[in-house]
Amino acid sequence: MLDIKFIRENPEIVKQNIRNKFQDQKLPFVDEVIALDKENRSIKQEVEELRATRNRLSKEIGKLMGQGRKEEAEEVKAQVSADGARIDELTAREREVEAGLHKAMLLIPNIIDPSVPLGRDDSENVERERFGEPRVPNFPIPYHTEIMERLGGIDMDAAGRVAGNGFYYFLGDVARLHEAVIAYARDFMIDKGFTYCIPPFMIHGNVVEGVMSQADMDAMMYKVEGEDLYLIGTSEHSMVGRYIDQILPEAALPQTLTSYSPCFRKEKGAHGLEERGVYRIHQFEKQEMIVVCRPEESMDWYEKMWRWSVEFFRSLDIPVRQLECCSGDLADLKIKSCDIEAWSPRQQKYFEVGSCSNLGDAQARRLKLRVKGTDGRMFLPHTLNNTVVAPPRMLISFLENNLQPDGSVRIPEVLRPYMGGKELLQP
RNA sequence: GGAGAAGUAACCAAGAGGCUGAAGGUAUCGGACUUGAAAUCCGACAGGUCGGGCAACCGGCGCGGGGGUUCAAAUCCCCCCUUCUCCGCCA
Repeated sequence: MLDIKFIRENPEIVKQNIRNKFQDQKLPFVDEVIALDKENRSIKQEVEELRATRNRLSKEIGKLMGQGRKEEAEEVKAQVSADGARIDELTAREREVEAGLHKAMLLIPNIIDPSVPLGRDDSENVERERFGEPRVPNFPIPYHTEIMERLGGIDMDAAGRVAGNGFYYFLGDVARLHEAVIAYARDFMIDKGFTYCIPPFMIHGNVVEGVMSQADMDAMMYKVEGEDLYLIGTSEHSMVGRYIDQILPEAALPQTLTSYSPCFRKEKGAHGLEERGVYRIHQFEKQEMIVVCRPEESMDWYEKMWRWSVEFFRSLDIPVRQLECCSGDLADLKIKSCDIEAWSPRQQKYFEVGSCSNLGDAQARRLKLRVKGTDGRMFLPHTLNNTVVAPPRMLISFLENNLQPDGSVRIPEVLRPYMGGKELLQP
């Protein structure tokens, strides 16, 4: 969501940005917004003048009544009533126009950072950097659910019976490994100075609207029947939503939080579930990091944040790469985003295990999160979010990269304290 | 879930349709007094947002949120939310 003043003054920039994102069908919204904004302001001018007159005359009536000059008061009253109909009419139109304006503005994408590569879709995302040697072992790597099964760690059949496709039962060492990874990620971020947080796992509709676009909402969010509650798709939603309608003192910045939550996603766009196993599922868990900061600092945070994800995966001996999202693949609220992808020795390619995003001031504007500067001025902060780790998907890369020729799985040193000291998982 | 009470500025609190766009106090800030401090006195202190204006400034909205009644609502009516107390249920 952009500043209406910005759209008013820079319609061409807004339009070019839409073209850069290959969303030409949205171009008419810009002119629509400008027209509605113009109408809105002219309505306001007229109706506010009428209201000002009414306020003034009403006061006079009060005075006359106080002095017992009832007849004169009645005269003024009639005068005020005459404008009443016009005020009602204009107020109704004002509401309509504002609703239409708001709706159209929600559809206009955020202005992308100049550094974002232009491209139509995810096929044009750009690999920026690799970390660690992508190894291809000299023994076969089974499909991840098979590795888990050999460890006695998964029951997909029962999950299917109980909850349907896209769910899982983890058992024994695999379940423990799952929680170990989360716990390690939590402490990893606490060591970076972040504050640990466990947020609500359900949020109101207005918070959902504040943190994501309509398109994302439709594709992702589960709604609780009969209540104004949605299951969160990521703790980013409740973490950033935490600031709705707040005015933070500048001294409170930056807000740096790491949160744990389960995540629920419809995965509606995925034509059923495109990948088997626990790659794309309706429920997973995630350790997340979010930052709220001064606008001028957001790109520095962005850089730091995705590098922490890399550091995390490298500490578990998993090779990764940074893949930058091109303009067409960038969600509408984001100004810059990249995926961290882990190496799969089985598929001999990288796959997404995390995503780091700079949302600029879009979420802050939608949520009405403002910061009162030390100079007394109000400004909108920037918000960022990044995955620390999201098992079970992360476990796929973990198991594949740490699988030994004899079928056992090596536990990297940093994880051992969370696994009761175990160095190896045996089939 | 049931019953009751309450939500006014950083905090406490008056206010019960018109002279309240919100008394008073505490805190805070500025000043006087003082060698300094305390105390005392004087002054400032209702935010935010939108519209108009080059600007000083003017105006709309605004007393938990949203509707309504009225020429006029913090004050009356309706719905909702939150908090507190009691009861019920429960990890």
